[in-house]
Amino acid sequence: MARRDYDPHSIEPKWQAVWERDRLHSVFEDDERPKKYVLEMFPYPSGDIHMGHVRNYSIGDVVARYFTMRGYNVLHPIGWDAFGLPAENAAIKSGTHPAEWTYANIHKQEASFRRMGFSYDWDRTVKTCDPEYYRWGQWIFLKFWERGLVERKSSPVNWCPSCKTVLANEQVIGEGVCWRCKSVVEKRELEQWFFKITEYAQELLDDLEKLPGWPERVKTMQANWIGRSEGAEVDFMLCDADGEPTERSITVFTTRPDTLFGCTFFLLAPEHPLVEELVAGTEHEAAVREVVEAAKRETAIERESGEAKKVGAFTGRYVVNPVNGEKVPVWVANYVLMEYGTGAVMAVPCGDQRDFEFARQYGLPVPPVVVAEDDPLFEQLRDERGRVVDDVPWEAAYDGPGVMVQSGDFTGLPAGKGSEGVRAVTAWLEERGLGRPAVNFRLRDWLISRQRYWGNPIPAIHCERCGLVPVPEEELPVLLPLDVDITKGETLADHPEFYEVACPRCGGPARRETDTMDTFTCSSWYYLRYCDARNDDEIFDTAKAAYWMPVDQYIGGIEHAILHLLYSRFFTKVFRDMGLVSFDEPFTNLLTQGMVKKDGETMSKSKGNVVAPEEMIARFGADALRAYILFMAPPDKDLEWSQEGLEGIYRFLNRVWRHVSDVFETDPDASGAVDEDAAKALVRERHRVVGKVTEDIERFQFNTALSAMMELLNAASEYRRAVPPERRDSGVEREAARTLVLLLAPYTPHLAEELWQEVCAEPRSVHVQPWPQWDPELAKAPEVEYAVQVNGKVRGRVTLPADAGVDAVEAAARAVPKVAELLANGEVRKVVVVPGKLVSFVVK
RNA sequence: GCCCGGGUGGCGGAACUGGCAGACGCGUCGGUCUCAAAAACCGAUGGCCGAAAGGUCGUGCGGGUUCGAUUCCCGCCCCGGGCACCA
Repeated sequence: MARRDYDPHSIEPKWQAVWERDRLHSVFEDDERPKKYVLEMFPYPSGDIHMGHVRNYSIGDVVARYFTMRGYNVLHPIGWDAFGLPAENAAIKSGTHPAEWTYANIHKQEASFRRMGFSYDWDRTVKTCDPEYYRWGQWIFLKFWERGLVERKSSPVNWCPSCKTVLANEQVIGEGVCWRCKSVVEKRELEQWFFKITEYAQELLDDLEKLPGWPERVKTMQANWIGRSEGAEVDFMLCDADGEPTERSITVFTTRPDTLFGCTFFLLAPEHPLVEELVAGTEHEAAVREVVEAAKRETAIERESGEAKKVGAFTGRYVVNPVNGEKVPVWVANYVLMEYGTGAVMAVPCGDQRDFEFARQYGLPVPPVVVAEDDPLFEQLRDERGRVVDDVPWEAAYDGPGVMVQSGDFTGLPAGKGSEGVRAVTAWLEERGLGRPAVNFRLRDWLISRQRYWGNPIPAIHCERCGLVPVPEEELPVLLPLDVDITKGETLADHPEFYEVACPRCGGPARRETDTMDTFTCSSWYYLRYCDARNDDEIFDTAKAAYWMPVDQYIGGIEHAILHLLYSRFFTKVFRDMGLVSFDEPFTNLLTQGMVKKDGETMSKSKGNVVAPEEMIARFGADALRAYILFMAPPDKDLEWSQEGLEGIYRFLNRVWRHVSDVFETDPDASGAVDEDAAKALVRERHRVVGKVTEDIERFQFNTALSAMMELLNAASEYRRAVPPERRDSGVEREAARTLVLLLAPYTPHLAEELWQEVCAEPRSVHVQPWPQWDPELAKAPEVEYAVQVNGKVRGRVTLPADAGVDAVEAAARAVPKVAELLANGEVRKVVVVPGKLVSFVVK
């Protein structure tokens, strides 16, 4: 046979066509093998694929192919998250309809994915902008509505002036900017649609513990985002204008009821609805109004920076502190947030730094009520129930653990978060109906309506007579009309033929909702649709979903640590409560891959540092690109692009090609006696490497797995160089070469297939072969080299049989000349023998 | 401020539960082949001293535990990320 060079450009398309013809990656539920569901976060069809895609999908492909070889029935699907703003922006720029732009990009990306040789089951592809898909998103909306999880309400929401739409809290990132365009987000009071994710706040937090296969970092981020605080609600009676208590009360949330005796003033957020009523027509109105107006002018950035100056104004009114009956003044303060808790706060200046600063600024009293035991005040006040000290000598508030003082009958109790003092005060309040234990979350409801065209229409109708009416299920999908001219800035609200409808309930004139749904609603359940992607009768067959789900291994970018991953968990829990699925969490194991950078920066067109995957495929082939991106760094770390590194991998693949070809194209020569030692060493190396590669894949250490394959190639090449042809064991040599090909199959599927079928002359695809076996016993070397340490420093080495006993090892170590010399100079105080590793002498 | 990561040669990175720091690759230097170059192959490659043998210092910094620490403990510094007037 004429010798050929490694030519990825001829072998890659060839095998891609064969695999497709043979439906190699199509899978079904009726299979006796155990299942694995390997999923990568589906892409947004933004245009050409970038290195981030290459990395994400190469990782997933190795995992999927590996599990297949391990004997699993592996579901490995792909699709497109196809609604969204970039399509509209592109339309405005180029005059192409968002649909046209989106589908063209999908075709482009699909072609690239095929060129990369990813092992997808293409029959299960979904595109979220297809009516066959988004109709089920509308169905979900209706089901959520039935379950009371949909709400339309007016509230202060995030508005992106550049994207011209509202955003969910999760889509406002960093210092208050839009997640997509990075514009500064404004607050606007608007009526919008929400999914009540807060109903699941506690479970979303608790169930993080059911996810040992998730990175700690992601779980922490979600826990921070959900932001649970435990404490109490406390009712303060409001006094009338004459200072006499009324029947009305204002409730606050506090994590520190144990500090209640130190509450010397009471604060309302500037947006609090009560403010206007309390001050209207009074002498305090002007000053309060100034604070309210100033707060409105504060931009998100100023507020978020935390540096905004604290300002406030007295309202002229008082509330009654429930624990001691004291009347405390009600102020309006700009640092109180309407969105958190009740928008009203009990101020305890001795225990809260913000209140402390405010009190100092406005000359309000700061009596100590919790003091640390090493504080001089402790001795003075330990038995004081009444207030004898009205002002602390401190520079700052104290919020650590301590003892309650000047706190009536509670004086002397331990204070601090989770303390007995907290429990005692809460119980006392509860008995008297003045308070109760409470939990507060930072998580807000998910704002899902968007004032944009290219999205899933919300299936709701506004009827003057009936109010909000759901679109009847049998009328789904509400089709997104395609004759909207986005280049003229049109939205659905410009198309009467879309929104002018009859009310489904009363038949009267009504208006169809013209907002679309957040694209994150589309991506919150796509992994379920893959289980039964072509079903036109229901969202998915529950039996099929029960077979494949949950996703065994999910792979994607850390940027979705909160957004997509939190929303998907929420959807799954609602689906469970609807009886569609029977598990609590959609993604059992999560791998968050790092970014691909160049010159220390993320690749982006604006920086001009993009390396195009297609160019690299054209030069080195998809296999080299895949192997390179897996070799250069562990998958969860950022990866710095290096052209030389890619060339190095390409060289490695060439060496593999030549070596395997050499081995199989040389006829065995048995004319001499086989070099047994060399053959055994190669067998040993083969077993060691198979074990190493297997362990490394299981731990997602693809970089070290590839290193080990390089070591096997190095050993096999060395064998060939060092052992003359007539003394080689061609069986051993061929077995090593075949093993190398099998190990490489998940990483470089085309090269492996070509070598397997064409060079090794094996009859069936390498990708349906069982994963190579290894025996740890056979991987052990018969002899090991011991390092001999004297007082912690390596002073010599001895090679001994692997099974040498401890005494024999020590004796051999003592016999090393240099060591013997050092031992002779002193007294041996201690000897440590670590089997197979080293001997350590302590000499004095 | 709180919570997560992370700091190892010229570079990317190895070192699983404490056991020979620097696997593997890149780069660099030297060599073989060649008229020459490329490719390929062989060899060297942490710093310092030394011709060599060898010695010595080395995993952000300072301590500690241990026969032995990149790994464990205490106290810092720096970088990246998340949350943050959250009551």
